[in-house]
Order: sequence, then structure tokens, then C-alpha cells
Amino acid sequence: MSSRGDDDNILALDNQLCFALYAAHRALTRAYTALLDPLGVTYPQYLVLLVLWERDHRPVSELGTCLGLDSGTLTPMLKRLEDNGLVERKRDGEDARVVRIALTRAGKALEAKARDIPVKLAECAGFDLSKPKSVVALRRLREQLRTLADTVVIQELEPLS
Amino acid sequence: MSSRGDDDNILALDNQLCFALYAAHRALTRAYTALLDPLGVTYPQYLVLLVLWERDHRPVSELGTCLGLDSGTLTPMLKRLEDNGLVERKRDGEDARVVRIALTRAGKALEAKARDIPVKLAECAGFDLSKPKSVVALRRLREQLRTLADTVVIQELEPLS
DNA sequence: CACAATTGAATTGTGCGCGAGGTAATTCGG
DNA sequence: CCGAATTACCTCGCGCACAATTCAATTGTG
Repeated sequence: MSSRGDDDNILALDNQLCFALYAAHRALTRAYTALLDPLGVTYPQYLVLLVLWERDHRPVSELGTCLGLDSGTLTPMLKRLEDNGLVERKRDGEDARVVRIALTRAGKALEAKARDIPVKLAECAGFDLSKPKSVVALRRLREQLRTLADTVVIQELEPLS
Repeated sequence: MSSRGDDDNILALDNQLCFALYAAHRALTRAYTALLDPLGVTYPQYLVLLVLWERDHRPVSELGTCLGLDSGTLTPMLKRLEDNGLVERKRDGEDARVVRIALTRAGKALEAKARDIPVKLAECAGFDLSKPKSVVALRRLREQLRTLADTVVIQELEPLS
């Protein structure tokens, strides 16, 4: 628009992409918090539970690779989940270094209560899942974000250029 | 693909969108950290500086509305920026409740060093800014994220339905 | 003017993310 | 079989985010 030059435009453009991602992430986290509060779990804890609901009794390391989190984040988080009675932490018999995370009865029961959260969230985010067009848009956005994350990570691993 | 039903698909789909956003945000933050580390600032601090570089001498409240952060986040962050000699915090003469944030000489000088960060980041994220198609894709993604964030916020403000 | 309501920051407490360092268990090379 | 390297996890410290509370300054009202 203005004649202030491309420098400012590009700067602003990039800033807005990164800030948009940052803001969108926080907005969605807040939305999840509202839905998850009644269940007594946080959004990151919910992500852990999603993994466990699919495949129970996983080592900490596997949760880490699934979620992209290290033990410095997971260990205290899993302890909080244990304190709240949702998971159990047990040393593996085969390899005593490994700590396996298992859902308790309460942890398993929570899955039913969480079942409608994704749909509510999608609605809250403005996607009408009954419209194929909306589903496609959602999928497209997800793919772009995945590509973005992967690309950035790959670039980081090659600091040569 | 499988016949496990739409419940699982929808659940997984939504999970993947939100998780994709979560993962992309962390990936981009890591990328910024790598670029900002030499300048001695964090990504949220960089966002504050971006605002100040555009409009110096702003009240804390204005930084808050620009970035969507409250004083609980900003106050300690601004103190760290002050400790690092990049900004000054001064009570407003007109209204003693207001604390205005001003760039120091060092804070202003940092703008030059930060000037090429957005372009580097865009490259790192896989966007070739010399290609109009890539610029359009970047703008589109940004708009989608902005819409997403805005929509979620609006939904939160109307918990009636 | 007095006083209630509002506003702008600061403070407190919780929970991530993540880098760095430490420890115990396991594996590997000789 | 023994010592070195590796692995899996834990611990610690820092810096956000954010809700909730507090406090001082200002504004509005009778």
C-alpha cells in the first residue's frame, strides 16, 4: 500500500505469520482449557492421554517421540497425572531404565467424557464438519502446519548453509 | 481408510489439527530461538521489541492489547528487558498508574541486527519470497490462522449456545 | 468534596517447554 | 568378564502464559 518499501512489508508480513501462529496456538489452548477444565486435565496432559487411549502402557520415551517432548517436560507432567489418579508409572521388568505409563481405571473412564471435545472444538473454531468443504479446509490447514513444522525442523538439523 | 468408524477419524483429524498447530508453534519458536540467541532476546521479547520499534514509548497496557498478553506475563518480561538494558520503564507524568516502556539506545540499535531475521525465518520455513506463489501461500496461511484465532475467541465470548 | 467504581500494574501460584547436567541400568568392544 | 559408551529417565533453572488477587491512582456520582 504505502511507499515505505518492501523491507517493512516483508518484515511485517513475516511477523504476522509467526505472530498469527503464536496467537492461534494460544487461542486454541484457551478453548481447550475451557473444555478440559471440567475433566481436571490441561491441554498437554490431554495430548498424553490421547496417546495412551490409543496405545496404553507406553514408555516415557515413546510418549516423547509421539508428542515431540523430552523427559524434562514429560516427567513432571506424568507425575501430576499420577497424583490426579489418571495414570500409573511403573518400572519395566525387562529393562529397569524404562518407566511405563499405564492408564488407571479413572484414566480410561475419562476417554468417554472427552469423546465429544474434538467436535466441539472444531465447531468453536468455525469448521462445520457436516460440510465436506469445511472438512477439506481443515485437513488442508493441518497439512500446511505439519509441512511447516517439518520443514523448520529439517532446516534446523542442517545449519551448514 | 479402515472401517473403525467416523468417530475415530474425526477425533484423530481434530487432534491432528490442534496438535499440528501446537507442534508448528514449538518448531517455529525453536527456529526463532536459534536466530535470536545471538541478540540476547527470546521470541516473546522480540515480539515486544517489534511493537516498540514501530511505536516507541508505549504503555504496558498497549503492549498487552497488541500482543494479547496481560500484565502477569508482561511485567516480569519487561523487567528482564530492562535488566538487559534494552528498555526503560517510567511512570507516566499525566497518569501515575501508567508505566511507559521506552527503548534504550541499545534497544534501538538492536533493530538493525534483527532486520534480516524475518527473511531468514521465511526461508527456513520453506517459503521462497522471490516467488509470488510462495508469498501468496504465506499470506493465505497467515489469514487462515488469524481467522482461526479470531473465531475461537469470539466463540469463547459467547458461551450461550 | 467524599466515596464508590474503575483502571493500570504488580504479585502470586500453577503448569508447561526446554536446555543442561546427573544417575542408574544396559549394551558394546576387547 | 570388565570398563567405556549409550540409553532412559530424573532434576534443576529459566522464561513464558494465564488465572486470581492486591494495590494505588484516577474517574464518576451524588
